[in-house]
Amino acid sequence: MGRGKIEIKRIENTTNRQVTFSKRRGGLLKKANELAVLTDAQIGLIIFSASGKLYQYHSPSSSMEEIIDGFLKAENIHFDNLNSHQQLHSEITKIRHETDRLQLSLKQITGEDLTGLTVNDLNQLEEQLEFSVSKVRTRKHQLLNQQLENLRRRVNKPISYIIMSIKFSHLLH
Amino acid sequence: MGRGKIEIKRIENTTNRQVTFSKRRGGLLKKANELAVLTDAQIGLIIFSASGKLYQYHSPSSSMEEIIDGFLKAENIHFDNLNSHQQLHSEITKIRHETDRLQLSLKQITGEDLTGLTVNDLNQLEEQLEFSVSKVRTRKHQLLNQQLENLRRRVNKPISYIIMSIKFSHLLH
DNA sequence: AACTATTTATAAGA
DNA sequence: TTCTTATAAATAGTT
Repeated sequence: MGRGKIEIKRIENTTNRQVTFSKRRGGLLKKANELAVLTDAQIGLIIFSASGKLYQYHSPSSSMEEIIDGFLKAENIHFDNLNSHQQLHSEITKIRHETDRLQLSLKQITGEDLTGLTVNDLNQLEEQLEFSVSKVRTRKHQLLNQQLENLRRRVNKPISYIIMSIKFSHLLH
Repeated sequence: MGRGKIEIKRIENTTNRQVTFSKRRGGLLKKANELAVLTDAQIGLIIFSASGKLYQYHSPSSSMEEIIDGFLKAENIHFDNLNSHQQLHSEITKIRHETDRLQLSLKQITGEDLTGLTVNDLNQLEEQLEFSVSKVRTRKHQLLNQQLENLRRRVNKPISYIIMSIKFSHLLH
């Protein structure tokens, strides 16, 4: 509908493309409105130009949000979010329970909160703590031995010197 | 554009209105597509007929969801979901860090994972554990004394009463 | 669902 | 860009 017929495919000439966008955009918006008014249709039209500018039309009877909302419901699309909203919620509940559990464990193991524990539980806890202490001590000795070994290797000095080194090693830090 | 000109206002005759809806709907969808193809525009078109039937068009390059998403962002509309989605996400991240922290603490206090701890750290941990053990023992003794006390009180009653107490003690719980 | 007289949209030119 | 205008396309009323 113009001086000549055109093929419906991307217009390569940039100027031409922009002019056509401008003209046809106006036509499309006008026709959308006409359809809505003539036939009581609910219409939402969203146009982004190639350069990202937004143009829109929505029928007078309703907001664009309502139309989009209706669309999402009709299509049973749970807008990415809606869906995962519930998933996220259950995820949060799960992790919260986990933190609660960990917090309780920690309070029990530090002796901060021993309510609700039976004598039996306390005995087990005591055992666990003894075990932990032994592990910590083992590790500590291991580390100290390592440090001693390192020192020995580095410093080819008499043993008395080494002992003095360790005694005053905190001054080096 | 027809045998006669029409005013752009609601068509009262039902049949006519439906026919016009059908014809112009087709035209609008066609023109939306032409605009998208000719000018690289992103277009989303949602049409609900008066009777509630849904028709839609979206430019080939993108889904309707993407277009709607872009629209909501451009308009800075925080569709209830979108908003809380991000909030939930940051909430999850926060709680996750908390559980990670707790898990590490627990592993250290049980001696399960002592990597990364210095001799100094280990000394502090050892002290903490000794302290915990003493708390646990105190609590245990407290409980045992309590139980002993309870028993003593019961034993001070006539023997027949004690037996009855024991027999029916389950009724008290 | 077709047809067609008219109106409307718009491609190209100014 | 904006206006003009020849022509293509859409469609109102009809069959």
